[in-house]
Amino acid sequence: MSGFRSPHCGSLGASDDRLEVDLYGWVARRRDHGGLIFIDLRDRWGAVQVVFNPTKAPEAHAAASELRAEYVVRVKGVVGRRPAGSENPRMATGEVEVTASELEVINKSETTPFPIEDQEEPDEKTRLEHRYLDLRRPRMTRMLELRSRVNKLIRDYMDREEFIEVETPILTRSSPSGARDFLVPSRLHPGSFYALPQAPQMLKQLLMVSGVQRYYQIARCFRDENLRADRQPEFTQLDVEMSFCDEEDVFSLIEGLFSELWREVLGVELKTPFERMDIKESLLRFGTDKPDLRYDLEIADVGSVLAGTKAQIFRSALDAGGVVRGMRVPGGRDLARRDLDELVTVAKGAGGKGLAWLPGSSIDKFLSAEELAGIMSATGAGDDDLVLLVADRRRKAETVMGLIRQEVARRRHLIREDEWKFLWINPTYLFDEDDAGKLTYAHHPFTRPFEDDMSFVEDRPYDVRAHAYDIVLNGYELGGGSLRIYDPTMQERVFQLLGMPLETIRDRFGTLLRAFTYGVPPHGGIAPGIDRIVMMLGGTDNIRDVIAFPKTQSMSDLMLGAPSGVDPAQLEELRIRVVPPPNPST
RNA sequence: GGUCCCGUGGUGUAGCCUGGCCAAACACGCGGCCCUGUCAAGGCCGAGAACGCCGGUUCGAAUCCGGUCGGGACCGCCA
Repeated sequence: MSGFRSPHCGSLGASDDRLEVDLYGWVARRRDHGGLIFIDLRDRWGAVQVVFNPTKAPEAHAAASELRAEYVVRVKGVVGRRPAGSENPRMATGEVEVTASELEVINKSETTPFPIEDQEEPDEKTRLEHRYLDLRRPRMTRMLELRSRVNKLIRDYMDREEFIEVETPILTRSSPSGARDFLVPSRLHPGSFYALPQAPQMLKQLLMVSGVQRYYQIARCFRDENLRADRQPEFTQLDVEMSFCDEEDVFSLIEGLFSELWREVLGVELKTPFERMDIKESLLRFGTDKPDLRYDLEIADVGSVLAGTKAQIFRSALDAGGVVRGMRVPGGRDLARRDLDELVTVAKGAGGKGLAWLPGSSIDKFLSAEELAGIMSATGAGDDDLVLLVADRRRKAETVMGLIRQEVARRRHLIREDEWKFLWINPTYLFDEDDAGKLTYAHHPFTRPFEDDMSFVEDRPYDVRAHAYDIVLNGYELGGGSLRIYDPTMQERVFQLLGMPLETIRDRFGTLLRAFTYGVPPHGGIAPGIDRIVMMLGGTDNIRDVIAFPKTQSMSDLMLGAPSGVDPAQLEELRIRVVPPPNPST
C-alpha cells in the first residue's frame, strides 16, 4: 500500500495533465453507461471523475461495473484534460478526469443508512448513531478541517505573543465556579471523588504565581448542566491568563487573535478596537447580555410614562416592583393577528405572562392619550410602527423582550447576515442577587472590583463595577474573563461582603489564597470558547456540527451508547452502591 | 423542573387539522435488464413501511385522546 503518499483525488487539476496516478478513495457515485463507466472518487480533499473505458482497459471496466457507493478502491490511471465540452465547472477537479488502467476493490460497503452528501441532512438521531459516516459528508469533513486550522492559528498566534501552553489535570478538584461537577470516584480513596475541570480557573492563576506570566491552553472543560444548541457538557476553551496586565492588554490580545482568525479563514478584515457596552445598558436596550447588533431593534423602558396608569397589567407589574418595556417594530402595523399570536407564544415559552401591542390589542382603551403618546415617543414609534409591550419582573421582562426582539428580527428579515458585530460587554458588576435575594458574586470571588467604587459598596453594592468582560459576536457569547484581585486586603473585604464563613473560604479557595501570600503578580485572563468560534467561522448555528462526537440534548452518545451501566465488580472496587431512584418507573 | 416542535419503507418528504377512498403517495437510494461522455446520467422492470411504543375513544385510527420512549428548540440552569 502506497496510498499515503499518492496524489489526492480532490487536489487534481489541469496542471496534472498526463500525470500517472495511483489513487485511493471512496466511490461517491457511479454512472454506468453500459460502455463507459464513470465514477466520482472521493477522498478528504474532494472528488475526481474516473473513466473506465472497455476498449482501453477491459479488466478494469469489468471490475468497475461491480462498484457501488462507498466502496474503498485503488485506481491506477492517467490524469487528462476532459474532452472539450465535457468539463464540469461545478466540480473543483472538473477540468480533468482520470482514465483508469487498473482497479482494485480494497473493501466493499453495505448501503449506507443515509446518503454521503451535503444536499439532504438526515435527522440528528440517525446522524449521531452513525457519526463516522456523517463525518464523511464533505460539509462535516470541512468542519473538522476548519477546527484543526483554527487550533493551529491560535497556537501560532499565542506563541508569537510569547505565551506558553501548559496542560492542567483532568482529574482535579471541584472548583469555585457555579456549575455542577462531573465526578470521578477514587479507587484508592473510597468515598472521595475527583472533579473534572469546569475550567482550569484556579490552576491558571496558580501558574501566575509560578511566574509563567503568559499562559494559554486549549483546554477541555466539563459542566454537568443542561444543553443548548450552543452548549455541550464537554467543550473546549482557549484558556488564557497573563501577569502585569490591564483590561486593554487582554482586549488587544483577543482582538488581534480574532482579527487573525477572520482574516486567515474568511478573508475578512475586522475593525478594531471592538465596540464596548456596559452590561446594564445591554440588558435594557437589547434584553440580553449577549446582544446581536446586526439589527437595529431596541427596547425602551416605558415604566416612567406609565407611572400613574390605570391599565391593570401594567399597574400590577409596576406595583410589584417590576418594569414595563416596549419595542418598536418598524412598519409593524401590517403584522397579522396570527403573527402576533405567535409572538405571544414566544413570550409565554420564555416564561412571560404575555405580550401586549399598540395599537390594536385591547389594552389601548385603558391607556390615556398622554400615556399612548408617551409610549410612542419612548420607543420612537411612528405612524406605521407597532409597539410590543411586556410587563414583568425586571429580569423576566428583559429575557422575554430579548427573545421577542430576536424573533421579530428573524421574521421580518432585519438581520444583516454579512456583518460581524463583535462587542465587549464591559464593565460588568461585581455582585449579583441569588435566589434568596442575598448578595453573591456575579463571576467568581477573585474578580477585581473598581477600586473607587468600593467607597459606596455598603450602600449600593450592586453598583460596584468589576474588571470583568465578555466578548460577544452576533448574539453569541464567545468568552469571558476578568482581572483578578491580588491585594489580600481587598480579597478579605470581598469575602466579608459576601458573608462567606472563614471555613468555606479556606476549604474552597485555601490553596490559591496561600499561594497568593508568596508574591502574586497582578494578573487577569479570559477564556474564549473554541467550539463557538468554529461555529461562527463555519457558518453553523449548532455546536454539534463542530464537535466530532457530540452528545444529544439528554447527554447521550448515541454511537457509543454512553452513559452505560458498568460491571458490578467495578462498582465493588470503587465501593459504590447505586441507590434506585425514589420513584421507580414501572 | 417547565414550555413547544418532531417520530411514516434505507434516506428525505406528503398524508394527520377536516377518522373510512391509505396494507399508505412522491423523490432519492436499493436489486435486475438495456445503454460508449455522463456528472442529481438516462430508459424499462422490481422489492421495500401495517405509520416509535403502550393504552383508550370509535363500527372503523398513520390520522382524535392519554401515557411512554427517543430526537430537537427554548425558559430555568450554565457564563
